Amino acid sequence: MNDMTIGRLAQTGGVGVETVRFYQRRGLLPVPPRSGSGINGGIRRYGPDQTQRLRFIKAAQSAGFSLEEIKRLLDLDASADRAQVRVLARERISALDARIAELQSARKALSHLADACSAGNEGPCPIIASFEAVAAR
Amino acid sequence: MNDMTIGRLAQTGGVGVETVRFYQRRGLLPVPPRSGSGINGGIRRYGPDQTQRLRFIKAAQSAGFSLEEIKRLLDLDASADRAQVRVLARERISALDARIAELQSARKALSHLADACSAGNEGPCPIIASFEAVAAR
DNA sequence: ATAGCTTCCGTACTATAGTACGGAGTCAAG
DNA sequence: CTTGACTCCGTACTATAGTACGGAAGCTAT
Repeated sequence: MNDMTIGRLAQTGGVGVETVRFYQRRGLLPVPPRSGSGINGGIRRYGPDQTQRLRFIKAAQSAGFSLEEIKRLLDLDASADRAQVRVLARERISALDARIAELQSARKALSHLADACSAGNEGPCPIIASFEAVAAR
Repeated sequence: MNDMTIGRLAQTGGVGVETVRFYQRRGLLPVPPRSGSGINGGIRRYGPDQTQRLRFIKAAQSAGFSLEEIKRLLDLDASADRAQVRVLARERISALDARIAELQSARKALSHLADACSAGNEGPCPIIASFEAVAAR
């Protein structure tokens, strides 16, 4: 079943080949064994667990983890340090809550702005002031 | 009242002096008139509207606008193109809604992970699998 | 009027997250 | 047994958003 080439892996993971190699350099993906005869070993073969790992990286990125933090998570995945995992998860949850609140307030400012620029049709609409009005509240 | 130096402006705007200069190069802040006698003009003086502009930039950044987009907004602020402003605002609102949903789902995954790593105290906790469980739902 | 903090300016460097390139080697199909 | 696609590898380049540097000039307080 260890039968994917790097191209297939990239495809199933929804990233580019260069990105896979980049992640390997960063230690986010293991460099798999070669199945080949070349002087430096041949071509690398990947199992489906690597696809899962790639998907995890994307999910963690969307949660706001940096690649460096994701590396720590992946290293932790194999370890037994549950406390450390809880700490990282809770830290990120706090950060997410703050960020979500920020985005919601930005959303309010923008809908305020869209409203202000709908009322009437003449003259400039005060973008800077609109944002400030919401920020002040 | 045009009495701030670049250092004061940076201070009141909560950014560094170099950042102010950077924004000037990018066209996000106007390069103000010099009040001076030097061969190249003297030192720049800034009014309070520049502080407001700086604060706007920070607010817009937190809303997810890039500096390039913020530049467009600032240019638009002076223009009468209300329709264009509405378009940009609504585009960004959609993007924000998507991003907020994404962060909320990530939050769910993380709290799932924290829970999974609380139950019991032995052995590794499956970070990758925890994320997947939520992503699947 | 002079010491010492700021400002000015161009240039260069940093971090993050990739993306591209080019030549050599490898693999599978015809 | 060759052709053509894919892989390997190091290196270099891109974009975004700053941050740092260093010398010259300006400003201010003593």
